[in-house]
Amino acid sequence: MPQRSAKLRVTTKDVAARAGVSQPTVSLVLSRSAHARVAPETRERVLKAAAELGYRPNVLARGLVQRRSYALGIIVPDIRNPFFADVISGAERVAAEEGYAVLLCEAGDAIPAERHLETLHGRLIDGVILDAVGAAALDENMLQGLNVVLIDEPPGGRWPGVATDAAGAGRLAAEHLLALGHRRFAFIGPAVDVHGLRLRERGFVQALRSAGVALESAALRRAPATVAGGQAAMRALLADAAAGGLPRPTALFCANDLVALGALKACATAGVRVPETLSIVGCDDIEMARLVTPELTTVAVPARELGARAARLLIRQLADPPDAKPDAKPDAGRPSQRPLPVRLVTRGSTAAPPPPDDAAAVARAPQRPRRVPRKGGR
Amino acid sequence: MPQRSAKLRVTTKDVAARAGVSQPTVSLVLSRSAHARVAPETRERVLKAAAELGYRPNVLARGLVQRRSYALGIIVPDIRNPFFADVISGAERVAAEEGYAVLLCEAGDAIPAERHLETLHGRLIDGVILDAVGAAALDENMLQGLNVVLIDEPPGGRWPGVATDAAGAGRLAAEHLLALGHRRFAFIGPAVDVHGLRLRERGFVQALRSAGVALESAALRRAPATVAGGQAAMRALLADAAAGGLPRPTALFCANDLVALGALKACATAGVRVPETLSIVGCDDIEMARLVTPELTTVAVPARELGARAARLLIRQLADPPDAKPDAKPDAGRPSQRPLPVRLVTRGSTAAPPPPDDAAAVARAPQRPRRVPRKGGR
DNA sequence: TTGTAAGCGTTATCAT
DNA sequence: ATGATAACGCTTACAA
Repeated sequence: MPQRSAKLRVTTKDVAARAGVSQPTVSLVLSRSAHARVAPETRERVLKAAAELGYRPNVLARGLVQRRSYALGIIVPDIRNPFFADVISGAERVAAEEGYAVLLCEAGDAIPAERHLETLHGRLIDGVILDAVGAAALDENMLQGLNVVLIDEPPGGRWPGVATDAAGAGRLAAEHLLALGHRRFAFIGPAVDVHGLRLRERGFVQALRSAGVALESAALRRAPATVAGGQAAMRALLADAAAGGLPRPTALFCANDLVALGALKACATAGVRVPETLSIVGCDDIEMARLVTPELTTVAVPARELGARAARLLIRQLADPPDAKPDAKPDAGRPSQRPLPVRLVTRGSTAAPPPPDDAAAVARAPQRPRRVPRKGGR
Repeated sequence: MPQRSAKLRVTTKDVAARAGVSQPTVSLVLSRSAHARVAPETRERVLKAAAELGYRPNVLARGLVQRRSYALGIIVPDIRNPFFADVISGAERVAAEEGYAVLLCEAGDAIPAERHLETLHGRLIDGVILDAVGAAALDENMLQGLNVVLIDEPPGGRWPGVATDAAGAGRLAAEHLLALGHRRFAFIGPAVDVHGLRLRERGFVQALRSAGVALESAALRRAPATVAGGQAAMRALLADAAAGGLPRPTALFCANDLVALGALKACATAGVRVPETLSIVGCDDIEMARLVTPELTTVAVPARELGARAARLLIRQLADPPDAKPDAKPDAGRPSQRPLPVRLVTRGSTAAPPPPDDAAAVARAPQRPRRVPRKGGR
């Protein structure tokens, strides 16, 4: 029995008895405080009694009758990815402030998103935030009768979403590298189909194309969006370059910072100098990006704000459901808000490409690490 | 209305009607499947009807009558700290596998742990995991009637806990540095009173003392247990050393990796060479520790396992409450399990102290960064 | 303004 | 083995 002290819980009935009023009156006073169609004197008595008894409303009971739980679900693929930790943190903050609980779900190998949705459904969750769990591929009726907000998922579906300017992020990275003078690029992207990351890729590739530069397919790698994935992909990239099968890229863009950090690490291990030989740009601007050497140039994405915004949108959606109030302002806020802006953060991992003579440096990367004096402070 | 399609939810009553049995019979079949004191033929019919109708039990309703919610709360001070992210991830995994939902709460400035407990209480949470939120300082009756498991909190209270060998972690760090030949130490610890971190500190200090070395108070700094905190504390340490007010430490232990990474960063910025001039040891072994240069020597703490263990302990506690079954095995598992072992991970941020001549290096740290060739690969 | 009655979807305690 | 019947604690009409 999870509940020790069986009969010790104070209910509205107890409060009613002590205040000398009926039980519904107590409910009236204690629930929607503003509505208050109750005599001020009675209200006082009820509040006093409740306080004295230490009354706490039973949210489950309220939920049963109202068919809702005042709780939000949030499903992410990986809690340990700092980006998602930020998103969760932002959503939790807003939810808690608005009186909603947050049911955290990690979708993955062990328990897929579908099963989490099943569970959440059974708990009469008010709404759910899905971030990068492939909502497009989800069974349509899993979301049936649920209020959903998508984060960085493809738009156009039944559900509203919040998003970052993912394509813009890729574009910023490309433009930065192009401006530095780079012409031979590589990209490490996600192995699975995550919309937000794919959009970054697309933005990057298209910006290159606009500049008349092509990204050769051998320079496009796929790996899990983790440090280990980035590390492995970079190793493979270097090995292929050494074997002569690559057009010797001088600049690398990674779908997120974890991958970029893994790539950076692989470079350090292999003795490839960053940024002298290879420039690397990440995406997200997680805290870690500023701690490595050289500091990672990246595109900052406001993850926490993203989570907060998703929660706010979801909660607002609960207040005035999409179906109701067709006379409300045409499309005030209902359509997905415009994407959150991203911005380039230039740090130490990018520089002008090596002079032509040295351009083959990646291919003949020394086996033993070699260091070079760093340029500036910071 | 969070619940669209008002009357579309399938209940046991609907199933009963379709199966031609009474509603409680449906409940009997669908709830505790093993107990099954129901005719196999009836059972079949019920199951079939339920499947056809797509019945999903209403957990809230069940919770109301059983006075429990099949949900666990977890309160941590900072979701974005990778250590807690790991703990949460471990706990979530176990909980989900056992059919429990996880209500995530971040205690802090905006919403203190007390308010979260209040909320959780109202949701008839089955139990709650508290990690580093200062359970000792919590109002006793906030935990009233709650099943609680503490992580890295002081033992001896009413509630069981799981812990890591925090003192051992500090000791390992000290012994490692002592073995390298260090004699002048510094420590950066938490500003607030977090038991686990304090224990690391104590283990460190005591191990030093056992070796006949004292940690001077000027070398003991307090800061928020974050990167920024570590950075600031390290800067102060260096400034004081430069001013001649410090015994020029050659080795630094930090209460956790975030702080250590901040300190490392501050050193890089100030041009203090690690490990040549100053050795740094962290604690936790978060992923980031292997990504910085030099890689951070640290004491590995199995955070994810810690969270998983806490969840398991809590769930077991729900099955057989502490009060019941006094005839159970004397103390089989009820007392806090022994601390999870930690282990030293030696990496690049520690080395022998500089030769005596160079010992004042910290004090006369150059303003501009200066680099030195690294020793080995890895 | 307030009390009475009904019901939310379950589980639990009885008879049958 | 199964079916009434009563909770569980609350909100929501509807009377008074």
